[in-house]
Amino acid sequence: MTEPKFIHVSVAWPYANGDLHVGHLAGAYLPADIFARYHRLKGNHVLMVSGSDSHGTPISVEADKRGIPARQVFEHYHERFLLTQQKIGISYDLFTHTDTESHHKIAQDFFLWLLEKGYLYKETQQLMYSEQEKRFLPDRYVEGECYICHFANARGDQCDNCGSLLDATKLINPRNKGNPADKLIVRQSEHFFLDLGRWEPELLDYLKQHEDHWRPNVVRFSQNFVADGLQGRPITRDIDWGIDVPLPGWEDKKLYVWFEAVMGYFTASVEWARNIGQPDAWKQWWYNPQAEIYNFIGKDNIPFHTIIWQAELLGVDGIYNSESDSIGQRVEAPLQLPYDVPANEFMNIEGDKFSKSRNWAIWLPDILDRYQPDAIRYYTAATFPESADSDFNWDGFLNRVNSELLAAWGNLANRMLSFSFKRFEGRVPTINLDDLTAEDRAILEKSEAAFDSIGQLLEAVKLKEALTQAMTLVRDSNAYLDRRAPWKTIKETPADAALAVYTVLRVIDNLKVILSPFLPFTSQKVHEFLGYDGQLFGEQKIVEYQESTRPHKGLIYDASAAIGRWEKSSLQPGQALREPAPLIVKLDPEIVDKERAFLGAPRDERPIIV
RNA sequence: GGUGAUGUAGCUCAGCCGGUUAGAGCGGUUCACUCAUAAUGAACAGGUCGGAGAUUCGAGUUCUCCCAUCACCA
Repeated sequence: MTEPKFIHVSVAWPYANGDLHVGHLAGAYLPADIFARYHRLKGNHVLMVSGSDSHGTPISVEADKRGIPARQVFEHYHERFLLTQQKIGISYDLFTHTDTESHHKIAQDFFLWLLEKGYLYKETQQLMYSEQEKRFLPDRYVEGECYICHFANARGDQCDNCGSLLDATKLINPRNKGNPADKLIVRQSEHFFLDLGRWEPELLDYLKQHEDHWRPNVVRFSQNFVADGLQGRPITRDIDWGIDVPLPGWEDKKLYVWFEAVMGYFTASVEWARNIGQPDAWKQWWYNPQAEIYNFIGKDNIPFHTIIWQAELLGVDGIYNSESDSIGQRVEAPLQLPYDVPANEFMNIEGDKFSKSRNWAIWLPDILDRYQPDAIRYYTAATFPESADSDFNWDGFLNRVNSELLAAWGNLANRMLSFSFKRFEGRVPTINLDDLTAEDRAILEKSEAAFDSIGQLLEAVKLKEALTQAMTLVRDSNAYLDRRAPWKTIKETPADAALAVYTVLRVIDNLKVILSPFLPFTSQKVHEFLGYDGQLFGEQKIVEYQESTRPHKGLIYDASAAIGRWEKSSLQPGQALREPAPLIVKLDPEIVDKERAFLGAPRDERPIIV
């Protein structure tokens, strides 16, 4: 028995300006959940956190569009994120948001630490200012005449006519996009910058340390990013929605969202510890050199998670690390940097890029009304964009669910559970284990060996390959069954049929565990049909936490009732079964056309019913 | 424009350090079976491995150029 490991699963924070879609699921949430569930089954200490990113321009844009306050937008979607992820089984220990007092306070402390240690500097920027609205406008709000091709309606960051990338302050006759009568002026504004460049040696060393076990594209991308030269980045902005800059005279500025949102991995860990009444518990991951922190993100976020976040952590090393410590050992280790950043690429939809504005998207709340969570999980996992962009298409969904998940796995479980239930008096056949034939033992051993081989793939975050190998084992089991044909032998040699049925039920018992990180709901059913009691996994709950000025809700994982273990079956002959039922709902081929019709068409948000 | 990635059977994808007849699943065809949601199993079906050139005894697998797609940076 090896020592339990400390595994931190940090999952990208979704912008709370719209519902979750399959791209979110494929890029970060589902891989993270599979990985976390596996490690929990292994008996490791898992802390999986994320939350709604409540700040940032996309939220403000959405709020302006609807004419409501930014806070109302993010609270609306935060609530929907909680329900959606509960339904599809993303098992966060804490899914919170960035508008908690706790997050604000810690982010400001990070800022002050960095400032005090000299890792920040001030610089004056030229920015577009609206005298009418009395505020600075982000580039995406600015329009004007292109100073290169003189196209009249160039955007603040790029000209749609000549394709040149533009400096908004150089546009001719710049104006407010939302109000063309509003002429803009260039105004100076002072901002704090994070001095990234000073960390170059440490960052290169860090990347070097991990280059052998990170995904090659992540390593190359990051190394290249550093080699290009690290520029200081502004960490404050002239906006009114966000976290206050904790300095006198800076009241009308906020912390830049990229700067504070990544801190959520840390702040949510601290909040989690406080919520469970062990305020120092987070240090078991963040100040433990044996701990491994994994960041599950999409490829668009790579530099933030392989470089910039590291620089922030290096800069605040030692923060909150007092001598008192709940795990009883004085912690003097440095603040832990991520051990791996298994970034996924993008998942396209029916051959086209995701687009919110065109509604070219598959929204999770919508499809969760129509399909089993495990069906969605299975297809998504089988199509993970682990090494290249992939494509979600409804033909594929139909085929994978009907002819793989249902036909191979669901049917294997159902056919033998039913057979045993009907022909062996509702029990696992009563046999003597010594009588098992060589062929029986061979398939049993094969399924037992999978715990190691597939476990290693899961640990290396090769999730798609792990699922493929599990399904190969399913097919091997079907093949075994056809060779042994207990439905035939039961007529002349029932004792032999009993051996085969027992064997295959025990293989199914193994497969139930092996597949459970991918298919937690289905595996639970199999677990019960086999006659076992208890929950393989813990329970997901939505709870409310009160801070001094306002409450917030979080999605949490209560592991107290979980009994699942990544261990081979020792199924008892004669164990009483429960009456089985089909695991997977068969899909009607006409869903393909129905679902495709939703793409690109106007969509109404509907309440999420759990 | 720069950097990186991707382009392999109808579809979705594997192919590590270059080496015998290029693999899997799905779909398709044939046969077997009937426990099972007509689900399963066996066999078969030959794709110039994006294009052009180069290195090598030998290249999806290395190098150069080109084309397409994606991401990031400027």
